[in-house]
Amino acid sequence: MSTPPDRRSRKRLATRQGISNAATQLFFERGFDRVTVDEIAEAADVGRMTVFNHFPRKEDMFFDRDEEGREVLRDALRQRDPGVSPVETLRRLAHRLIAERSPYVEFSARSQSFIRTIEGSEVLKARARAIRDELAEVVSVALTDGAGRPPGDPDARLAAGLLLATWSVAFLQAHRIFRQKRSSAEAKTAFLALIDKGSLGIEAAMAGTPYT
Amino acid sequence: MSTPPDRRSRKRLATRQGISNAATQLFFERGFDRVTVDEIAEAADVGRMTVFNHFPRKEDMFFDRDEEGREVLRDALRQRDPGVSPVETLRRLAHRLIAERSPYVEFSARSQSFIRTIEGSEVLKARARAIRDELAEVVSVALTDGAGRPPGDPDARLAAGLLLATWSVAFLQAHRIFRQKRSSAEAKTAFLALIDKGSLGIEAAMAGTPYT
DNA sequence: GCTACAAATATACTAAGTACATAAATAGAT
DNA sequence: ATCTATTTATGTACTTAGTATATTTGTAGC
Repeated sequence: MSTPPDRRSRKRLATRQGISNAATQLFFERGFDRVTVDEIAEAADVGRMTVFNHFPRKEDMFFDRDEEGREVLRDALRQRDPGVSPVETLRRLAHRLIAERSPYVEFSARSQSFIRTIEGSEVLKARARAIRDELAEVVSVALTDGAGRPPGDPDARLAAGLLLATWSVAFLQAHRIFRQKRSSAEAKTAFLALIDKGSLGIEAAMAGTPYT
Repeated sequence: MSTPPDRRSRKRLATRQGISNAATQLFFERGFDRVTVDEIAEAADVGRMTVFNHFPRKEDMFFDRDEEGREVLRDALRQRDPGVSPVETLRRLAHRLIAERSPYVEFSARSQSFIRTIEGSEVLKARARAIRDELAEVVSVALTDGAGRPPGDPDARLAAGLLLATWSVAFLQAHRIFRQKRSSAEAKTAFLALIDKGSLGIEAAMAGTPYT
C-alpha cells in the first residue's frame, strides 16, 4: 500500500494505475466486451503494447486485485486459533468481514455494477471461475500446511472445494437479494446464513479428518 | 443415436462427425492450443466456415457431448424414489455409474489423455469450469422442481454448488490417483469415498430443508 | 426440370494476444 | 555532469479465433 522508494517504480505504478482506471471506467460504462484494448490505450494515453506489458490479458485489468483475496484467506488460516477448526475459522472470517464492512462483502449499488459487468461478459465470468479455483487451491494448501500433511490430500481438496462453493453461492445469492430488495442488511443476513449452513455441512463431512 | 431419415440430415451429421473426429485426433496429438481451426478444416476436408457452422467455438469440438451429462443428472433426479433424498439419489447414481462401468467415470489410459489434454489448455479448463456451473444450475433447477419450489431458491443453489464441488473434486482426485498408481480400482474407490464423504456433509447442511 | 430451402463455402473484416526490435527514461558510478 | 547499464514504454508485424455477409452447391418436394 505504501509508495515505492524510487521514481522508476513510482512511474511504473502510476502508468499501471492510469491504465487500470481508464479500463475500469470504460468497462463499467459500456461492458467489458464492448471495449477494445486500443480504446483503453487511447484513454490512458499510452501505447497499446504498454497495456499488455502491465496486463497480460484484458481481463487482468478488471480483476487486478485477486492476490489480495488469496492473502486474506492465507492469513486467516495461518493465524488461526489452534483450538478452532479451519472451517470454523473461515466461518468466523466471513462474520468478521461483514462486521467490519469489508469491501469484499459489500452489497451496494456500486458493487452491483461490478457484478453486472461480470455477468455481462463470458470472459469475465470465466476469469471469476478460475479465481474461485485458485482460491480453493490456496485453502487446500493452507489446510494441509496447518495439519502437517502433504499437499494434495484428497480430504483437504474436498474441504476446500466445498468451502469455495459455499462462499461463491453465498456471495452471488447475497447480490441477487440486494438486487431484488435493495437492502444491504438483508443481503448480508442471507450471505451469513448460507455461509453458516455450508460450514455446518463441511464440518460434518470432515468429521474424523485432521481438518476438524 | 439413430440415423436421421433424410439424406440432408445424414450428410450434415457426417460432416459434423468428420470435423469432430479430425479435431479430437489433432487435439490429442498436439494439444488443444497447438491446433488451429484452419488445420482442422484441412484435416476434415471442409471449408473453414463449415467448422464454425457446426461448432461456434473451437472448444465445442472437444466438449461435444456436454448435453448428455446434463441429461443424466436431470433423469436421475426426475425419476428418483420419493422416499430417497435428492442428495442420496445422486450419491447412488455415482455408485451405479461406477458399477455399470460408465464412460463418464472411467479411469484408464484413454481417459488420461482426455484429462491431460484439458489440463494442458486454459481454454479447455475454462470450458470445463463453465460446464461445471451449468451442471450445478441443472441440479439446482431439478431440486426446486422436485420440491415444488420456485427456481433460484438459495438452499437449492447451495446444495447444487456443494454437490458439483464434491463431484468435481472426486473426479479429479480419482484421475490423479490413477495417474500415480495406474490402478483403475483404486481410482474408483477414491472416487466413491469422496462422493460419500461430500454427500454426507451436504445432507447435514440441508437438514431441515425440503431437499433432505 | 423447376422451385424452395438448407448446408457448405468464399471473402473480408475485427480484435486479442505474441514476437521482436527500438526508443526513452532512470539509476548508479565515475 | 556525463557515461553506462537496465528497465520501461513503444512501434511494427504477425497469428489466430471469431463474425458478418454474400454466394454457391446440393437436396427435397412438386
